[in-house]
Amino acid sequence: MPRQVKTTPRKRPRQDRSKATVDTILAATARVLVKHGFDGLTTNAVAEHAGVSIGSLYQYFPNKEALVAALIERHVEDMNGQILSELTRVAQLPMADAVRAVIDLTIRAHSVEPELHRVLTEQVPRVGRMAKLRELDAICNRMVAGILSLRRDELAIRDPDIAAFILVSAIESICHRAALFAPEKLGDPRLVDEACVMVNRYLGIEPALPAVRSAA
Amino acid sequence: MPRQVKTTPRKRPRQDRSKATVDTILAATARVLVKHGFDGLTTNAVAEHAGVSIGSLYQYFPNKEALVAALIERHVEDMNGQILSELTRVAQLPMADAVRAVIDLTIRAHSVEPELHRVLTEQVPRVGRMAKLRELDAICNRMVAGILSLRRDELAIRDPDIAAFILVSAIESICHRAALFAPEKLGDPRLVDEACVMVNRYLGIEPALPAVRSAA
Amino acid sequence: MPRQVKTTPRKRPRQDRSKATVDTILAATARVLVKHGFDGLTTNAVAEHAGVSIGSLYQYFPNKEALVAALIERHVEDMNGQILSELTRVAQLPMADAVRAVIDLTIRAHSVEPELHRVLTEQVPRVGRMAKLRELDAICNRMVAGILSLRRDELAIRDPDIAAFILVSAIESICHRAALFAPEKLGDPRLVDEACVMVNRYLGIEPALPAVRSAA
Amino acid sequence: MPRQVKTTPRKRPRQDRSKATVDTILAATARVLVKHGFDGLTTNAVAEHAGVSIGSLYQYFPNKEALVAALIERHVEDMNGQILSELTRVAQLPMADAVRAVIDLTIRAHSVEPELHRVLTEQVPRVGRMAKLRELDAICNRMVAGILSLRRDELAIRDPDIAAFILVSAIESICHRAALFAPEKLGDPRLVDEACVMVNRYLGIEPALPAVRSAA
DNA sequence: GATGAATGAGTCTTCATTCAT
DNA sequence: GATGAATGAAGACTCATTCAT
Repeated sequence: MPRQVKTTPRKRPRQDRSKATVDTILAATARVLVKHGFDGLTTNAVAEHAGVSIGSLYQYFPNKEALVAALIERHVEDMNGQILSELTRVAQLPMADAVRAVIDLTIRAHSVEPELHRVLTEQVPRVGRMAKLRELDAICNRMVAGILSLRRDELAIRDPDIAAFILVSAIESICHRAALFAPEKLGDPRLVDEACVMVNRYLGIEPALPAVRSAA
Repeated sequence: MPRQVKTTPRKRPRQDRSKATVDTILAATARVLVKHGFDGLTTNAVAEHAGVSIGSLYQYFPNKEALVAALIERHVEDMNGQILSELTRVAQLPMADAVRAVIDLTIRAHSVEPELHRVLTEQVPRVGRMAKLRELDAICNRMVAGILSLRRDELAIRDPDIAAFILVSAIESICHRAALFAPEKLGDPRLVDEACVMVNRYLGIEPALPAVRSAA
Repeated sequence: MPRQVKTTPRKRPRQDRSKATVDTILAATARVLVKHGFDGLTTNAVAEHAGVSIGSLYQYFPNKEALVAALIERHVEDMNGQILSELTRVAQLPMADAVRAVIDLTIRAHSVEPELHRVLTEQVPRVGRMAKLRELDAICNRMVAGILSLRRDELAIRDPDIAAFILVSAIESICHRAALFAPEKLGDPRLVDEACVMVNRYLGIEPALPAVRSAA
Repeated sequence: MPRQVKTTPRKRPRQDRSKATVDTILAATARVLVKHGFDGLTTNAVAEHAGVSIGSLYQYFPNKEALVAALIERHVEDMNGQILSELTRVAQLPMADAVRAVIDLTIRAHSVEPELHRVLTEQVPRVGRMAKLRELDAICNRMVAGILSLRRDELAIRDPDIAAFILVSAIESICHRAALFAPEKLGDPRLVDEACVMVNRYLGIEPALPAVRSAA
């Protein structure tokens, strides 16, 4: 799939003012993206929304792809950070608690800027920036696999990599589809509970507490 | 998010000749879509690939999105059919066999024209065919929930609806992401095995066959 | 102004069926013209409205211009006939009666198929078919001039040609603008009365009767 | 009758450069309009004639009709101004002089760029500028009616409104049709004279000057 | 650095007209 | 004669990008 262009920002903004401009532009990009979808994303519209001349925009981003790329980069890095720190924190907890914590995090991640997240994952052509997503995915998989490996003896799994792949896919998808098809489910504790049950059973571990909110 | 246009086909082809034309056009659409992505899909390119004049294309499809919409429609209906018949057939089998059969089917579905499947799935929202997808999803969920309900006493689940939602999401996603990120995994028997293990454990049933070399 | 094409009908319809088809097509043309304006007039639309295949349409009319031309021809001939016979009839009457009769006729002409008349005069590009209108206009002018000439001794005019030009223009315009800007005026007897007054005074003749509907 | 699109200019030109561009574009529009008629008016042709890129054209005019609309607007406003000032000036003169002055003005207005005037007038409905025309018309009618009212006792009319309607229609039309069908008449003093005679007789006033070589 | 006017390649789309059946 | 599928030239319009000021 063609249309591969340089997407590295034209210059690192040195001064604060430049930094601010870049931020404004990216914020505008996000707004336009959410409001008009990827097909309605035009550099002129972004510039206008940002209250910046189209010339200025091109001062900081060599082309449209770079704009979107930067936004994705930022978004991914953001999530990356969250996930990384949470997975690190969680690595110390009892397994069942870790499971719940991770699932909670995933749901939370789908609740913050959900509109942007949605557009980004659904509408932005994977072309080119796919790599970034794949990378995020790979990091998750690797970290989860790491945790599973470390605690292998308390778990009923064979291949931590495959198990990680399965778990990450399942959890991600449950949250994503809930957000997509049935937003009201995102807040439903039964969904979280049941997702935990599935993961726990798969891993062969017992829930830490006598099921806080039982079958009610 | 605008750019949602009328996508209803323009006229039903009456003569055989025109039916063939429509097919040719859709086939060309699929080819171009896979090769250049949605943004690289131009009506002119499709017409040319189809060996048909641009006018003929517009005789049957009012615009670009209608092309993709038709493809999606066709694709979804196809899957709908497959799933429906398979789930019906499988309803009689021992639970563990049913599980494996369904997972196999899902993988198979993602292995045929995986590229097309991917692009189509991705473009669903941009072409305003979410409803169609949601519909397919709902059918799956309902049928799975039905089966779970019927066999409730052999299963370790509480709410068949939520369990169905979780299972359908998980299975679909595992296959989808495998096709997307790691096509080689699609053929790996360990993936199928492991997915079955997860489902079986979640449902609290024993694998039918000589047991997957015991874990733990 | 270019775009001059042959507009003579392709064949004189010999059989009745053909004649009927031509009529149907022209009627459809009129309907489409009235409903969608000249810009919405497409040969395909006409064929469809006429319940005739596009191929058949082209059997009788070599091109779109011919279609419109035929319609105009028919319309003009129609008006021509009315005007001719009325002017002839009126030539015998006392002058004041003749004046009123002609004004009445003009108003009536603007009331029959006013929509079509309007589109024809307003929207149809004068290109090519202008000749026909000019012709109609010329005929009117000549006939009126003729009448004025014949009765010159009872009239206060010098040049019958110029007087005719002025009168025809004025009357035509008063009706046209009334129809256009103030349709309710078309039925207002005061308008007719006043127009008659103007013409009568200009020609230097007395109203025949003590003003049927006086200043009320 | 559809094809009525938004015709409001896209952006006010701020810099001098762009103001010049807009003027150039409108001038080119007028030229192309006169040479090829409305149907031969293509945005590309206009841009080319203006020596401007098609993109620049669309920067200021959202579509083809907006071009013509702007031209009409400009034209109507121009006439508006002329008429207003002339009618005001003339209100003080002896009636017969006022009549001749107004007729002269109307002829003069139809003599400047008569081709453009014609095309513009014809295309008014197609471009949805009827309102503008109606407005101009209403202003004329009202002003003339005002003058007639003021001098009612020297005039042989009953209803100033209807008289105004008739006079404005007649004069406008005589000039319009002369310009349209017989441009040579526009310069013919006999036409002006005769038009004055008609108006004078209708109003029941005497010509100011040594009398138009007595008629009858 | 900033501005915004200008550019024009590239698309979509229409519709008069032809022609095989 | 009739049909309607197919054609493709032509035209409207967008938007990423450049560049003079």
